[in-house]
Amino acid sequence: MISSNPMRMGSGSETGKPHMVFSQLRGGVMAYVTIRDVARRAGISVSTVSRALNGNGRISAETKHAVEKAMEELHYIPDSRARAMRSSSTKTVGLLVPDIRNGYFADLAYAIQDTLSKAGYCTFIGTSSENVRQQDVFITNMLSQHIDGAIIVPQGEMSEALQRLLRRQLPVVFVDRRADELDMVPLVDSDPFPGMESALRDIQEQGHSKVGYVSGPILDSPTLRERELAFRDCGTRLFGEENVFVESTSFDQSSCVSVIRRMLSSGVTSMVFGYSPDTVRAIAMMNGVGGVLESGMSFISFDDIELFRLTTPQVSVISQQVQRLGCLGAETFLDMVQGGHPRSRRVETIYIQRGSVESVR
Amino acid sequence: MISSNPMRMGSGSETGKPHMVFSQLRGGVMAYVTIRDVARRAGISVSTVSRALNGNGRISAETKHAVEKAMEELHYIPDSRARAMRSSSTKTVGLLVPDIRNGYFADLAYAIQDTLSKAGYCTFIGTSSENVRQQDVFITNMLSQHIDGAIIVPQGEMSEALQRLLRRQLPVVFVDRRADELDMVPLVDSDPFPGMESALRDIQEQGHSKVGYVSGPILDSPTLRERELAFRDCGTRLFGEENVFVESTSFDQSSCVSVIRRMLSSGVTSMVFGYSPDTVRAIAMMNGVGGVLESGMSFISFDDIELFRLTTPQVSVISQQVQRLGCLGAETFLDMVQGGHPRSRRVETIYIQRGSVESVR
DNA sequence: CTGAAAGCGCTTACAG
DNA sequence: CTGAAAGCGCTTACAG
Repeated sequence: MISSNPMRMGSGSETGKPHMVFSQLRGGVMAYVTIRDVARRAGISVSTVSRALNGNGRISAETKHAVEKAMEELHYIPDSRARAMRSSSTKTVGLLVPDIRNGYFADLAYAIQDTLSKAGYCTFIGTSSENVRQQDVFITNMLSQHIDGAIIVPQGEMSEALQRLLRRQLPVVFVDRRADELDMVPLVDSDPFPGMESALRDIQEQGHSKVGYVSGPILDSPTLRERELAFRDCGTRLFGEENVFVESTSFDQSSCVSVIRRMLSSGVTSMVFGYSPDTVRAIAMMNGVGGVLESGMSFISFDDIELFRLTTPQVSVISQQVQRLGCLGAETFLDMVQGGHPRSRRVETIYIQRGSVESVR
Repeated sequence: MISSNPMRMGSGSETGKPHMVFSQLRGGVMAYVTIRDVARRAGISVSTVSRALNGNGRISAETKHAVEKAMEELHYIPDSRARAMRSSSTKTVGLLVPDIRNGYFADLAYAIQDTLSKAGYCTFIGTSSENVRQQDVFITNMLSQHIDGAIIVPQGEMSEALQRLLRRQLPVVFVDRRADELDMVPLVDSDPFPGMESALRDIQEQGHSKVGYVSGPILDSPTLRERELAFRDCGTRLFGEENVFVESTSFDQSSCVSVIRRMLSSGVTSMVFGYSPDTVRAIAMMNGVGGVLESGMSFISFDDIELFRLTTPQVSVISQQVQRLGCLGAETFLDMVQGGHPRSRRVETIYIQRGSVESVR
């Protein structure tokens, strides 16, 4: 009888309590080992096992040892849900990103999930962009799981469920993007200035004297606005106001070519893309990077994405250090969960020089 | 008193039970609304609310209506964890992919998560590749959350925790890759033959008479083996055995060039890459696609990834239809959860013709 | 059709 | 240092 189920040897068979039978049989599923099984095997009470498990209260060394042995032998894994019903933590956090299919957010989500996982947290990853209904379904699901809190990359769309989530007093941290009106939520994002500064210095050292900037179509994004500001600020300081050009028009298929033409006719020989999807589109459209470069244009893009290392020449980038951003975001969250009131943090952008910046001939 | 907390209006204040006070005050957190609150507001018992909620047993229309009204007004969201303690389902599933940062798996994870979310399930997404310890941490976390089951992209590495997960009788489905020894687990993957057939027909129609195949370095992968088989099979049928060349050597930096050279010297004018990272590496190394094409080589790659639409010319691909693969995987899982015994399913690969295949001059 | 009661697996005062 | 008991939010036989 015992040998028929090695996972539960010695448990319940001597008492035959209805509950044991139930848990052995339900749906043919191998039952989860419970704290009761551990207690029985160690020959002590459930309360004591719990204490040993959590390190609360005094327990004798030998009792503790017996418990650990029993847990080990039974492959006991505590049920977080049951735990969560008494204590308040579910060891569960929701992560909302605009789109995991975007490489940048995939990296971000990975770093966050990884850090959280090491701290014993499970992460629900959801996507906010596609449509608002879907997002609300996700958030409601998370809430029904009683997440301990959430890490969010905020977007324009503040759906009803999202608002509700924010209104709860749960620990929430924003990552990567600022949400204008919500100042009480800690924010972890990157500071565009350091990377921009290095990038423009490099351009200057390569002998360029005029520099252009293409900001993305999303002009209402605080993040993109700040990047543009960083460009104007550093650019003006290094090159003088009259040598700095900014194109903030929507960067669709047709305007791509005209933007570059206009830059060229103004004597611009180098440019910075503030929004990487634009860069990608430009590369695709301009018949490969060669096309852009044939025009004699050096360029730098925000975001250190894989593609930019695969083109020829490779694209110089201003990296947001997404890995660090994610870790820091997760750490800030963990701090909050433990009752801290962390300040917002910034990660420096760094400039990575590659072949797309050439010296002026 | 009531107005001080709009979320909990009318609940508890008239009884002042200790539990209510507790839940209103704990840690300053706005308490979750419970079924008790709903019952109180609707003026009926908890059991009846539960029944209305789950649609079990008879309930009068007006009672049902009153319950719905109360739930609505209080923004009640049932606690899945508590629910899960009585019923068996946690509405939670684990998804293990080799690496979310890989665009292919990001697409896959997205499709799965999306389908599951619509069915009311929360998905824990974890990564298996990086290191085994990390993977085991993730799996153990999931198990402690009592997931209802898991969707897994199996890999060589069968870690201890993964084995344990598999040994449990939980619903598990494999997606995208086969795991040799586990036949009882339903598998949803793609069938390389249809796409390969179309691809080779296109090559033939463009006038090519000899065709090569580069299979990835992972020769022990059943998936990659089957792709190679598909190539050999269709290739031999269409071009004759003597015109079909397969290079299965490891495709590292140096061998890349030599493989293509060898193919060329055999008179091969078109080739198929079985493993997209190889293609990417080849593109990066050969100084852009132009480099490969300068040699007069037409080529096709497995996997419809973004990059292949951005190069010039665009890369013709054999698509695994990852979106459909994900949906089908999730649906198969949902079927299992509901007690079904779904068969393994296959999604047809489809060939997408683009500029990288040219007619022989 | 509805309510009171037991119990899911766990934790935490409360007594020993 | 340890055990018995109550209770977390919910569901489900069991009586009405």
